[in-house]
Amino acid sequence: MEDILVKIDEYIWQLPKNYKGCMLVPGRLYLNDKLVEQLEKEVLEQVANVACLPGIQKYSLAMPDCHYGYGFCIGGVAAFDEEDGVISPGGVGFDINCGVRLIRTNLTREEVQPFIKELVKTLFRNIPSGLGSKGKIKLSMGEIDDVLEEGVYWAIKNGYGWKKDVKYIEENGCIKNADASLVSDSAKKRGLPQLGSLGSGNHFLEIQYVDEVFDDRVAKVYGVEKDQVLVMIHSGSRGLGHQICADYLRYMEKAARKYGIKLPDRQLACAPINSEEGIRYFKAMNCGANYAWTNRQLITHWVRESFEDVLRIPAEDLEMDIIYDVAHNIAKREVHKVDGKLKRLMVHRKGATRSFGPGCEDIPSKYESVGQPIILPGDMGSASYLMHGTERAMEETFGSTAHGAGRVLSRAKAVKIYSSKEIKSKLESMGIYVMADSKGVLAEECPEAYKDIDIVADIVHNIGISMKVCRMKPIGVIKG
DNA sequence: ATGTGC
Repeated sequence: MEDILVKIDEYIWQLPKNYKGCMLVPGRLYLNDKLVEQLEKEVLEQVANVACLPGIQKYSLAMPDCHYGYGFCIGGVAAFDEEDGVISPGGVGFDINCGVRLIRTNLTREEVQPFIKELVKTLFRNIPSGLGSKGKIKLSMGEIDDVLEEGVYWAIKNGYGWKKDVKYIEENGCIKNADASLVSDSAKKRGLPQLGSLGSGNHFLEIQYVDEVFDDRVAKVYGVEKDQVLVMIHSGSRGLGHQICADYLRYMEKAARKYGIKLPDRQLACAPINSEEGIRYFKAMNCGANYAWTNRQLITHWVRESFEDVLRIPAEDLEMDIIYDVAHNIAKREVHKVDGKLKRLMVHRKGATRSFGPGCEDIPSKYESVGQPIILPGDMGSASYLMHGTERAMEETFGSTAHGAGRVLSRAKAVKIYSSKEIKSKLESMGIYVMADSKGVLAEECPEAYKDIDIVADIVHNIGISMKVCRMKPIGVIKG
């Protein structure tokens, strides 16, 4: 790999434009020396392929947690000019608005620890999880259209959460330009029973405590301190987003042919941003995004109820405000500086998190002085990070950073090496109480299957595209 | 990630 990539800086590697004839811009990968050695050849190809798509700006980017994905690598960021660029479902991913929400409590680790087993059991009972899991909400086809277009406002209106919640969600939990008439009935039918469910795979709910604070000033602004208990929710748009992606991939293959777009890989099917096809996908994808935010909102509501029940705290005494909620699979219209000029772009983040710095629009006013919060979940045995957005990210990565640990072992390989039983008892010996819906998921998601989150956080911190605020460790985990 | 396939 080192003979292809050019080292620009300690953690910045360039994939030259001449690597592939069709590349319009170079690739840029943010990795340390060890991750460069381990880099999959397929990821390099995917970074190069994305660099061939019309209208791409500056670089085809890959974050330190990058790994092989559908068309675009996971951990990939690509921005396309609205005038002559494309939008691609493969650049968003199947799980539209897969993302993470972090909730703070006014409880310490010592206060929660005695209740941890009961708390995890109660959360497990109250929040449906697992493959094909169904929520507790009874929705009609008419109502799901409201969810897709109103997002979290629908949830609040129906009693799931607090009015102020929307202030601390990317896009206020309701992205504009969502048109439910562009989502197929089959996608809606899949989404109907699943609203308010965790899902499976790497989706989880964790009770964590703040293990170490790196930046007191920013931690104070975000309302976190050492030993405080936080709750992290990692979930997405379930079968609905998956179906939207599948529907539009087929549609985009035809569109790519119609507009004469040469695809280095069929999985990069796309259409011009302002074509009918491009706009339709954008409006359908936004529905998937609103569904995912609503999904995390309903889960939040049941998390609050569960804490009140188990800890026997009256609702008015329990503070469980949202710190922030980030999307890490999405394409967004944003304005960024390119060669000194402001340009309207479609920024694709697939397994990458927005990292808007201080003073940026679209971040909560409370956080304006320090930049937006970024949530970086690790694997269940280690840690997660809360970081903040930076000016450097605005200049370097279209305001983007990593999204988590990223896999190093495939699910199949992980299951061959480890058993769920041994993982559960190992975690318990570390003081982490785990409940999982399916038998195999703990082995699939074992700590050894992931990159070291400390290293991913160190790399993005050292490059300066997001900065460490604090590290959290899990004490209770729920897995799909 | 996913009613784990075209």
